[in-house]
Amino acid sequence: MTNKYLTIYNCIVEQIKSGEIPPQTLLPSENELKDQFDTSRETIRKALNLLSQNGYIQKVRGKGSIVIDISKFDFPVSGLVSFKELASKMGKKPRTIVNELSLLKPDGYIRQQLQLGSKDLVWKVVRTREMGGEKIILDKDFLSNKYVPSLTEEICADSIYQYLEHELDLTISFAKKEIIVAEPSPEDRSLLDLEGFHNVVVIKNYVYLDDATLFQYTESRHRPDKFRFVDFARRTH
Amino acid sequence: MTNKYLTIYNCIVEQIKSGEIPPQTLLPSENELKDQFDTSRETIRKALNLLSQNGYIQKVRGKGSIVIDISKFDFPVSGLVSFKELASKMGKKPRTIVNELSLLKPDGYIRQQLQLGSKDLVWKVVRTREMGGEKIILDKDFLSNKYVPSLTEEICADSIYQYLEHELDLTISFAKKEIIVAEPSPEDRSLLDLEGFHNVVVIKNYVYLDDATLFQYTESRHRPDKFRFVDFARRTH
DNA sequence: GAGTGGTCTAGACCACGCA
DNA sequence: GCGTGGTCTAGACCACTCG
Repeated sequence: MTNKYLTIYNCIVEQIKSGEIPPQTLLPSENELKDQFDTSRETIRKALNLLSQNGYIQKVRGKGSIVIDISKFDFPVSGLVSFKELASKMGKKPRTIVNELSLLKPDGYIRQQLQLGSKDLVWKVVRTREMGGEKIILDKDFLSNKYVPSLTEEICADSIYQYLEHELDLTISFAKKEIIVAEPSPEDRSLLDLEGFHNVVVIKNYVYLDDATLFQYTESRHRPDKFRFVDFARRTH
Repeated sequence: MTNKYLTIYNCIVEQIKSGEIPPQTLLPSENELKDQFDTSRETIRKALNLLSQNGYIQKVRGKGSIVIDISKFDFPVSGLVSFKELASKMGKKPRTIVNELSLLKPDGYIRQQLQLGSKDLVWKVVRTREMGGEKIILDKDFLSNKYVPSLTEEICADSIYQYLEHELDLTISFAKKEIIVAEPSPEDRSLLDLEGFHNVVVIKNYVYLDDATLFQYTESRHRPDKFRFVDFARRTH
């Protein structure tokens, strides 16, 4: 039932991860794979392109597909290391504190960021993320009321994201992130355990639905010592 | 001579950028475009997938391809804002100071990062980037001697990258970045104008050639107030 | 010249949205 | 039910690498 090219992709990913296909070696050629998986070459190529995009292989014209040494990378290849991952990696218990949950008239900045009309309301959610007893991350979310009619403290304490995707059936399709370093605001100082740190890392997140409408603006403010971002960039020529 | 799907891609990009196809509207359907450009549907789809990957459109099954409002984005959609860009944006004159240029035996850390043998030598280049009279960025490059036989101060003061691609014909194919925030090292303090800042943003860069060999490791250390990173992430489902 | 990946085609069927 | 995009096929030609 799943896609053919996705199953082929996953199959090869497993072989690479397990070391069955060692780094720096060539994958079987597209024509060989076509026969092995009993499919057409274009379908094989779709799977290989996925592998390439996700950093598993490097395709070279006239030669073949080289397996990249991923052992150096701790995945996910790209993206912010999420709060839960970070916590589980450090073997610490994560905890979320909901500091604020309200439906209000957005100020000018938020209204502009979310491209709202003058009468639209937004949910404002402020949460602190705690790990090993330390308040590490301050998340400020602004969600358009048009798409999210109701929101409770329970949902915010768990996962807003899950609620949106599974309960409300909203599909998040892409996001634009901006990362900068800033002075801690008074709010940061009061809600985070900043210890001696003089800066916070601010990740501004613009989240779009699958009909290309902007519906959420999120600011995630991290204590600098616990921040890490990984990016995998393929040259586009 | 150029690719068909690329010329179609560029054609549509132009139409979107010029506003000829306004944001939030639907592109003609794949079948219409197929006839317009007198080609096959798969070729149209290649062009549309490129548009989608680069943030110009959002494809929705059963509906069509929606043009995304890119006017909100200041391009490049993804990636580090480069030193020269940054400088030109602020209307300041950029300057590069070469602090060190040497061919040496790598220490354990660098040897491990570059996956070198015990007898391989590396170029070490340390440069300071100055803008508006302030030393903002400290770049430390380590290049494998195997691929870069010679290197001069002139090249380093200009652009190492250009030298590699145009003089040595090395093709950089992809890079993995890691971004963290760290305490300034003594070297940072001496070579950068850190003023009151207590942190530096460190971008570790692993650069690969098109045969998937790792050949350069770069550390770019930024004063936090001048750092900005933009990322455009499409959900991969 | 044999083999590789890159592009392109014409056609098929499916899953989804919308009226 | 019609039109949309998503998947898949079998085959063609090209550009490139390498012996």
